[in-house]
Amino acid sequence: MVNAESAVSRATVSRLPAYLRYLKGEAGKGVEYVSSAAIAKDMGLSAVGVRKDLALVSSRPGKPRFGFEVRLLIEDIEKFLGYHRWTNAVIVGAGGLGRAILSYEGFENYGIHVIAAFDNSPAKVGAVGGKPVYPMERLGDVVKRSDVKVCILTVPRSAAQEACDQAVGAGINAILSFAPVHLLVPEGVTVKYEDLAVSLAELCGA
Amino acid sequence: MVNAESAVSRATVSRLPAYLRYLKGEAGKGVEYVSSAAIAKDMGLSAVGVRKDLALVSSRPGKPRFGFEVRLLIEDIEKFLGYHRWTNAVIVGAGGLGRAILSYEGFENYGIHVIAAFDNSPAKVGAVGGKPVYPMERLGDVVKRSDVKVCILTVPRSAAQEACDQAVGAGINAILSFAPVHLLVPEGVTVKYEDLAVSLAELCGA
DNA sequence: TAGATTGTTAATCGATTAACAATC
DNA sequence: TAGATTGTTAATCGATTAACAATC
Repeated sequence: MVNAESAVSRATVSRLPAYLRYLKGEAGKGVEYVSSAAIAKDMGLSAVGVRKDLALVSSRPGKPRFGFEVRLLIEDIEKFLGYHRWTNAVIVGAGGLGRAILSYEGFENYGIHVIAAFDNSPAKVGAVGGKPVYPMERLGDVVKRSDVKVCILTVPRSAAQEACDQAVGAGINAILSFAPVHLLVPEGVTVKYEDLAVSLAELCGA
Repeated sequence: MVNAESAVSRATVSRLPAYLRYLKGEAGKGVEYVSSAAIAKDMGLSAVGVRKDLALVSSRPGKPRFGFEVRLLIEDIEKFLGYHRWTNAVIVGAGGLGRAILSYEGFENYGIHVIAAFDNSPAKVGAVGGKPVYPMERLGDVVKRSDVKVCILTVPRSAAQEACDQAVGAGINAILSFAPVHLLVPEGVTVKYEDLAVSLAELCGA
């Protein structure tokens, strides 16, 4: 292992957001301590697994007879996941989905500023929920000036590859795509697919 | 192993939608055969892994010297994933996100009919993209009549638990939630969280 | 045939579960 | 103290990778 973070397994990291969601709920109810058994039961995991996960990311061990301190755990997980490091993001494609995401305010809790959206169509240009929608030509400009690293792609499938190319050309190196199309990107660019239909279909099969 | 499907590992199943996305792209370009090495390279996987995955779901083996027949693979994967079995779904919460999803047409390829949305606010009731938006009171009614099993939850976080309870009460047993809140559900109900902020944050960290 | 590509068996790796000692 | 709960070490399980034989 090269650094401290790589000592935490992928599987653990992938569960951390769910712990966070759960713990925030408990904190909201005024709960101060929670046992691994309680977490496991409510989240559908094993208690031993929970203890192992939490041991890896918590700055202080749990207390026998009490459990884990909720506020502290939230703080530790957020720190571990880097929600305190700020990142600027943009949306490419200002249709219904793009506009909905643009006006969503929940990103700020995760260290993400969604600063603007971009669209080819002049009719879409303007503002939504206090945030600007620019014409596509301005993408490179804004990406450079605001050091944007991440882009949310919400264009129709037929426009996805071209929009992706433009984003990459503008300097974006991570893309969250809602278009159900495999995107070709140069080495060093990461694509993550957020396929609503697939998520839904998986749920049906489960 | 109890049945044929359980012989296919979870990890494999989770990769199938990505294969499908990729293969459909190749089919669209007119490609008829594709080798495991080519798939692996384009998708960032190992060739052996690809062969193992495909061997588990394809009805005919790949041909040495040619590779796998694209059209056939698509057919087999879709069949395996059950995209030919139709399921009815509804949306609860007709805000920006709910309306955007309601007018999204990509679900049909996955065997999913999104038949209607529901909202508490009379102002939201009406229709979007040719699909009806009903008042919440009608949820139980529609769920029963159309045998709806799945619900997409797109209400604000503060309304999520209550909306979830209503959906479960109406007979829904699978929920895809966009609200970043841990939901308490009775045994037998499945919740899947689609947390855009988390997806985006993971992308930033990668 | 030669060579590319497949499918399979064995070895490695990683993650989960089980068992138990440590702690407040 | 007794008991609940934690953290850790060892065993199991599952998935990936490596090596190689089979096939067109």
